[in-house]
Amino acid sequence: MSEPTLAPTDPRVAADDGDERHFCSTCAFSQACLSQGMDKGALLDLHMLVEHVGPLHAGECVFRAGDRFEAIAAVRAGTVKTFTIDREGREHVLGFHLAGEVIGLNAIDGESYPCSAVAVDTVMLCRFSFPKISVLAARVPGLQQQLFRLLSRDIGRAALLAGDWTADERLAAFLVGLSRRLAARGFSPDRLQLSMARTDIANYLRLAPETVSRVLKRFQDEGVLRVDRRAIELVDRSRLEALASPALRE
Amino acid sequence: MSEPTLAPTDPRVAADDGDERHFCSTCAFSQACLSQGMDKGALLDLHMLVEHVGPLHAGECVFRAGDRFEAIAAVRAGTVKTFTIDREGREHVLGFHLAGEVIGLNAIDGESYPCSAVAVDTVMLCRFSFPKISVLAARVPGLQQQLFRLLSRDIGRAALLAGDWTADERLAAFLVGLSRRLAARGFSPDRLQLSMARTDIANYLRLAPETVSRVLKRFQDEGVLRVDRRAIELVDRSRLEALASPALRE
DNA sequence: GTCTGCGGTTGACTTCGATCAAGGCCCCGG
DNA sequence: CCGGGGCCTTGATCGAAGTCAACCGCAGAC
Repeated sequence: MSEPTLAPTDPRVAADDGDERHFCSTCAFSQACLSQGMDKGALLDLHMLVEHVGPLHAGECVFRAGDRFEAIAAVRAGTVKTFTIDREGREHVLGFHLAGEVIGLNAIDGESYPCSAVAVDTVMLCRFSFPKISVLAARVPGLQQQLFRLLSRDIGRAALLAGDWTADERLAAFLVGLSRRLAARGFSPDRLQLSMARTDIANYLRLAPETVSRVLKRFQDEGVLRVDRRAIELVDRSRLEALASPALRE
Repeated sequence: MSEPTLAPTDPRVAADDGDERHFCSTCAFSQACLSQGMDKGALLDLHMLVEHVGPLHAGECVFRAGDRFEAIAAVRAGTVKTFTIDREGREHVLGFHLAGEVIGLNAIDGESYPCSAVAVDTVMLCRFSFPKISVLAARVPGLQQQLFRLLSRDIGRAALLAGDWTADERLAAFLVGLSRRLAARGFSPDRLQLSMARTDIANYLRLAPETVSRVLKRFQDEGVLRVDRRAIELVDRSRLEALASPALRE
């Protein structure tokens, strides 16, 4: 695993050099703030404190559990995996974070990150110093509100994962959720290209990798999916959603 | 189940009548704000928007899943259980909230509460209109920070519950966590008086009630606990913490 | 007092998913 | 072309916890 890159001194952090990348139209965090009613001036302030990080390549580390908490980050492109290693050395994946999603929020309560984050594929990030963004949030109601919402949303996500669902429900919910999130980003909702390994999915869903394999196989046999390595086609979306339904909100 | 009591029009909400209860010295939320460096004036503002609710008796409802989200609440006394009912009618307990803990935070992202909350025993609450407290948070950095921390903490709690622990680990972690929280409130850390039923504990830990019974029995046989109905004595605290350790932070 | 009901316990059996073990597939490097 | 190492799949077996069912005991109603 590489050195963490959210450390304030990291040389790969692009300087705030005033070029147009600055306005990072791809940064869905800013876009979300806009859609939350933040005015243009405030958005400009937000862009004044962003630092662009990346590209990070698969396996590179964004931050490590125990690192001093300094900043949250919005994923601009790629997939970030957050996870902890427990005392027995087992990895618990907390989440996969796609473009527009924010990582590091669970570190606000504490001096240091309670989990590690690594790039699953090629990743671009926007780094926001948390002290600075807090100050700005006090001036800009829309930003404060947006942060509250992001935090609140993560509570719900984590609680959902904590339910006692069967392997089928978990996997179905995972695929439906992923499909929706990818669709919201302009990708096909029915042809997923997974960026993570089976083992990561298993650790996320608290299943054994073998179980993930078997359930995917069965879903394919039942005509719900077509699976080819990491390419997954949702053949019968309504059946899949029915399977997932107990474990999905809304 | 009774009518929810966090609705703005609820008659049981004590009016902001300027009496000394107003300063609710027992409201650990305010105390936490104080300890976070909020100045006296700001604390006064906070007290201006609090409404005292209760007492609610066991089984009475604080809010229901689907109710319009208007307010968060700090528990002043007693225990509140938050939970959802899934499509199959199974209850998933999200948490037990003791004095000083805040409920409703997972509703910020959305129009309505995603879970219900009921009193487990006799409960007193402080109700805070969320729009109002947001406005105040923008003026008072300590309050904003405190809210961020509370939200962040809940993410961690939920994620911890989501790990794939054994029944023994879950129950041990539950008891150790409860013991610590009660100790922080001035109760004996070694003699717990549970306020909730076995079924509630089971639904919280994603176990069957029978399993909770059996594990408690075994812990007692092994000399770790003494169990008498809802009174639990932690006989061998270090053994219990060792059992719980994989599932505990810090 | 007795009846009734709920919460809790205990036992017998079942089951889902983990574990253990082996083998296949694909990619990369020599 | 062959060899090696991830990643993934498949099969056989095991075990932790769920389910089903019976029973206990305390509390409140009458």
